[in-house]
Amino acid sequence: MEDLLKALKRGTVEVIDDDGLVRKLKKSESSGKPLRIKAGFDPTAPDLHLGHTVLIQKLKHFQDAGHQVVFLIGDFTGMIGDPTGKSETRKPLSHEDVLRNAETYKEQIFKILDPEKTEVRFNSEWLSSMKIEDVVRLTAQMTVARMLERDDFRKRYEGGRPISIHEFLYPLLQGYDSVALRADVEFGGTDQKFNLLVGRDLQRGHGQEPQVVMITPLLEGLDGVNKMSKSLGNYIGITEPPDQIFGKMMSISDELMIRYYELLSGIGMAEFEELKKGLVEGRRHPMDAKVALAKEIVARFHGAAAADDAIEGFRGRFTRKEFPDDARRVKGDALIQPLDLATLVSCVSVSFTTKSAARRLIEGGGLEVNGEKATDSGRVVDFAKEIRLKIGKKEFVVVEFQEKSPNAK
RNA sequence: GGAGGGGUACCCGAGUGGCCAAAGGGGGCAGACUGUAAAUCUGCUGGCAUUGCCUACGAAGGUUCAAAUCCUUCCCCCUCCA
Repeated sequence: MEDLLKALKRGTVEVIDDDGLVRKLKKSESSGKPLRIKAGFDPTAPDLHLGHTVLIQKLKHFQDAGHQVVFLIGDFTGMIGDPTGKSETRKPLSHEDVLRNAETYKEQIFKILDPEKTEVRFNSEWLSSMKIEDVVRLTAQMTVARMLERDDFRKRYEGGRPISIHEFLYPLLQGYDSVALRADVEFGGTDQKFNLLVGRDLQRGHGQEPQVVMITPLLEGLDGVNKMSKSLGNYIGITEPPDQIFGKMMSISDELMIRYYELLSGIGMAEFEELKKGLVEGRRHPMDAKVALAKEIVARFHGAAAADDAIEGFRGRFTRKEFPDDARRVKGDALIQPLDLATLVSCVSVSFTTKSAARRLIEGGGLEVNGEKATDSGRVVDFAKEIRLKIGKKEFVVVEFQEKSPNAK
């Protein structure tokens, strides 16, 4: 029991309340009835990233321990938009959008969770049929003062910035989900603490034993400062191709790597401490440690073979600076000739799409043609059988010509 | 309902008739360095064109030789008082 508890709590920032969790676990053990573990997601962002996996991994731990994971898709609450943090007003989603996003969600979470054992629910099921009377009754269970306890509401209120009434509804509805699902435990990120606690109050009000709230830390994004989020572009999506995940993992700072080890890696606590010490004392090379971590993450979503390939590709490309074999190939026959370098790059590149941008890149020394740096953007390209371009740091393109163009001389 | 303050490039933000393709910062991109990075330093950051043109300061009109800057109307955002 002790060990189980420890394992279940590992990686969480806070558990409210401990005793409740123990009680529930014991009860479940003796009755043979699994606990209902709830985690809610907005259907607005269908791309899961590593930040989400911190939580999903926790769900898996519970699932493996025999409990019932309920994956709640907040299709109804998604229309309100969670006012947590500084989030802006969101575009309303159509029903089809929500369903499509939900499918994507499932596909992604089931890379970690077992689909057979996971209950997927939508909160429109009970929320959209609520009558205004029900809503009034629900809102009566909360006071304005309590709402203003929430940090971001308070700050906005004190700072004289507006708070719309409907934003107060969000925590209430999310809390009501817990009532409807009879949740025993709910997971959420630290920014969700208030909302999660509202669930406890509402459950009490409905004569249910309040859910245990388990809070997972927010994972910092690739910049190491902001939380990982799609809108900030500092994320690693779990459906991204192996090379890309690997590359992004390698691009994090050494400091952030330690944090990622802590939250994402499956290594044990002891091993983690050892790693940290090794890095400080210089016994472990930071790059090796980073490679190991990147490998682990890639393997989790794409398998060990893909992870090995990713390492090889990465070493070749960056350590040995080789031209990759799987570079994008572009047919050059359709291009107008004669052709200068800037135009060629702008036609062929995905990041430098205008001639001006291409010219700047080239004149700044960011282009290699067949392995040689080319800085004259106006140089006319020699049409050979193929031209190997290294565009900036990340783009490798081979332009190939089927046959000699008739107007080339 | 009343009073006031605003909308400038990816973001923040300066600019109140020509010297404005628009200060400064952030972010981004590239180069150098390295251990893949990070940090640091350097350069770039509207488009087309080999020194010129086009498009841009919420939208549409207008005044002027000349408008981000002045006028009119409209749209949107915010604050305070009710």
